[in-house]
Amino acid sequence: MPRPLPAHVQKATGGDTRAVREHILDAAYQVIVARGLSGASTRAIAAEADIGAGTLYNYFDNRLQLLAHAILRRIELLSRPVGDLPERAGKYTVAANLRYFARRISPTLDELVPLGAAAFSDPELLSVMRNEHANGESVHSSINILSRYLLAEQQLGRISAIADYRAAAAIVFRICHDQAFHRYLQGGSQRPEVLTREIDFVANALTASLRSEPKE
Amino acid sequence: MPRPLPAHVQKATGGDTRAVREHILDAAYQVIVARGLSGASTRAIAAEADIGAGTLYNYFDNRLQLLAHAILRRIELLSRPVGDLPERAGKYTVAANLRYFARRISPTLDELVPLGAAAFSDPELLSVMRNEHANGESVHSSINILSRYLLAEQQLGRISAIADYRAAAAIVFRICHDQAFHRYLQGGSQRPEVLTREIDFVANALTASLRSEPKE
Amino acid sequence: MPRPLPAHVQKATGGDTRAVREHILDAAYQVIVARGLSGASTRAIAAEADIGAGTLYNYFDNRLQLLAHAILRRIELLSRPVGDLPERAGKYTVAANLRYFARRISPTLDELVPLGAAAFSDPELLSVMRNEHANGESVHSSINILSRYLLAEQQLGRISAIADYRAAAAIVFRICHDQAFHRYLQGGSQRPEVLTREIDFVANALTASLRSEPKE
Amino acid sequence: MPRPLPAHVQKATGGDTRAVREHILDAAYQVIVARGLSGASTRAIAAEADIGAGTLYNYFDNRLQLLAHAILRRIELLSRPVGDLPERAGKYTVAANLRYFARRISPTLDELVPLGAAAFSDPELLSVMRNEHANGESVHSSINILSRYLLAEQQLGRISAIADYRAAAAIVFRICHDQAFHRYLQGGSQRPEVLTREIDFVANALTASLRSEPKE
DNA sequence: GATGAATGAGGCTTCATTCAT
DNA sequence: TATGAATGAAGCCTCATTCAT
Repeated sequence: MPRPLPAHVQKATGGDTRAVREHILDAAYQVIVARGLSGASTRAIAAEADIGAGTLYNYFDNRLQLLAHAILRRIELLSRPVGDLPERAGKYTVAANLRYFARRISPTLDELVPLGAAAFSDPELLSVMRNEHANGESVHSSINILSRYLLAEQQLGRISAIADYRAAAAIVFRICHDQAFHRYLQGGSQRPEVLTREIDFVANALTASLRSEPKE
Repeated sequence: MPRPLPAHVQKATGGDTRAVREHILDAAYQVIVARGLSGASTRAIAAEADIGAGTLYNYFDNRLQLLAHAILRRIELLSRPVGDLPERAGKYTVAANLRYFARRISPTLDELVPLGAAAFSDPELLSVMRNEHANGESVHSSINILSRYLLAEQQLGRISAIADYRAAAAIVFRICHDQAFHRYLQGGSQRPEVLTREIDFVANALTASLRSEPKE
Repeated sequence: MPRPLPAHVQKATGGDTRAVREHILDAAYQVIVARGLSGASTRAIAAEADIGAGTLYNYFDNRLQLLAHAILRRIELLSRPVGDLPERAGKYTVAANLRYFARRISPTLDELVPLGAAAFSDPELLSVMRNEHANGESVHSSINILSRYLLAEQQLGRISAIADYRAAAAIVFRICHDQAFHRYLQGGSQRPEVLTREIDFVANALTASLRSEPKE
Repeated sequence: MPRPLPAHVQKATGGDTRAVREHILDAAYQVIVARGLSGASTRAIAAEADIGAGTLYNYFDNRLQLLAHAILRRIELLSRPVGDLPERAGKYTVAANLRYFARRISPTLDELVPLGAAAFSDPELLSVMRNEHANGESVHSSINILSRYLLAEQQLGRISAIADYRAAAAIVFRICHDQAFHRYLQGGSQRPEVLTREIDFVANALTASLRSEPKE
């Protein structure tokens, strides 16, 4: 009965306890994505991880803890934001750069949104997650990247000196996030449609006074 | 033995089949809100509706159908958007009116967001919902209200003639929606915080050229 | 899936809810006797009762409640004490009557002892039983029967007027009970051995002064 | 990898195999008392003994054997009876000495009774215990002590020469034992209530003829 | 139509036991 | 020899669903 972990699990983890934990978390994530929270039974997760059903409990207290950690882990992995945006300050147009940001962050948000939504569709799970980890960081780090980029542009004189670049950053991120939300709600394969008009609106607002000034 | 529905259910519905259906859907919604999707068992719903457990199946094929309809019905009910906004065109400031919209729509979104999230957490449910009803209408109707309001303001000359008011409308709605999402994620009692800076950013953008033009 | 109760259960209970409950309790008792408390799994009980595993929960809150009621019910059934003892007052000898009592109550105690012991080997179960029902009545009712008998003998002048017949009654019952305890502990089929010497000791004590008085 | 036992276990046992066995048995007993038989899992016992879960199986065949030995060992330890009773022959009154015995043996019985009950609750365990060890010795050794004491009193002329002192000894022990049984059944903190009336009854019976004889 | 008892699949979790280290 | 991770059987319980009444 007590076999070592299956060969390929053994290989993937090297027998390291932390690696096995993460192997399980990844399996749990896969199941959540494929079958939803209510389909993420302990047995399904164990099967996906190719381990015994009881083995889960050597690594996690209970199903909820496991799910919470699986989601948090994935959120963390996904939260490496679009880091190279600030380097584009001064290059291309502001609108193009904002669209670049929107394009780059979309796949991440497409994955994050259902995860987050699933997470708080279950009050108990949400509560565990809140206890496990202060959320919301990913949101702010992305907005911060955007803010830094816009500040740089402002310092380069490419956007209005009086523009509220922080508000603009929040707007851009939020509409991206919201669009991901709706994209998921509407159904699988949506045209990416990068919110061109909305982003252009923001970009125009940021650069508006500049375009009028040269006139003088 | 065929008993009639309990007295007060009978009274509330008049015995009309459609009314009984809606009575059940409302009960289901209450249970979803109170105990989450996973807590919305058929028994709990029947108890909330004060009818027999088996009676549900005289009105719905199965639990999933029932839940999907309950959510869709509520979404529909909530989608009566902020109808009096267009009447405010020409009155107050544009920024104030947009903030008014944000304030008015917040409670609705606060209720809508967890419903959407619930839908996300179960792929099967989501699929049923997608099949039952083309979504996204509520979104567009709210955005349309906003658009009509902004168009009116544009016609009154209170916002720039060249401003993309549709984009602005979409932005305002989406950041409201997204904020509701985060409000829920962060936990129950959040300061309402009406996105003042972001809304002002949009309002400024809409009115920007007006303020500079009179100068000339 | 939802069949009516199996034919013979149906027949035995007439479909009466209370009868089904008692049918289940009896099945539970049989399982406890055969396999012990730890072997009295819900499934084993359901199988013994020839009903579905889930059906138990239409009649009892949980396993512990079920077991507690099963034991209490049996104790109640067994607690009809040796009712005809008082009628023997004046007939035969006191010692013979006490031995008669011991013989008659032995099988009952043999069944009661392991039940009681099993009951309080599990702290949780014991607690449930205490909440369900004030115990100890059977003990007292048996002692009371004995007491009434001895009192009658005393009034007939067959035992000493000053003898503490209540103490004697308690002694006789207790040694019977204790013997049942040890009989069970030692193993199945023990010689009944009705505590002749101990009972004679008590009988002698009760009649002692009588035998000396005639001397005078 | 073969590690030595934890330091303090090592120290307590000197590494002697038999000592380690007994260390484990004592731990098992503690767990049984604290959490009941059903709570005495191998893991709980290993934890209480501060050894590895697998280590148990180097000392015992299986859980049942371990539990049976734990109970038997404790019964043996407890069976050092009230040894100083015979020395009291000739001193105090017989009744007082019997009450002294009852008082002294009570705590022991209070501990013994739940152990016996635990054994009763599991037929398998009881069977193992029966096979492991011929029981009933403790009972007899206590009764023997009582017998020897009463014999001494008889030889001192303090009790009737014709009294069946063995029966009296058995009675006194059994009512003590039975009372412990009921004390436990009724709930934790019972008034000790030393069976005064019953013991006095026995004492009177033993001394009855003495009191009447001198009269003559 | 209305009901709710009956059902077994399936969910979460615990546990005795083994064996590679 | 000591260990503890791995395991699946088994335990308790919930639940959607059906159907006799």
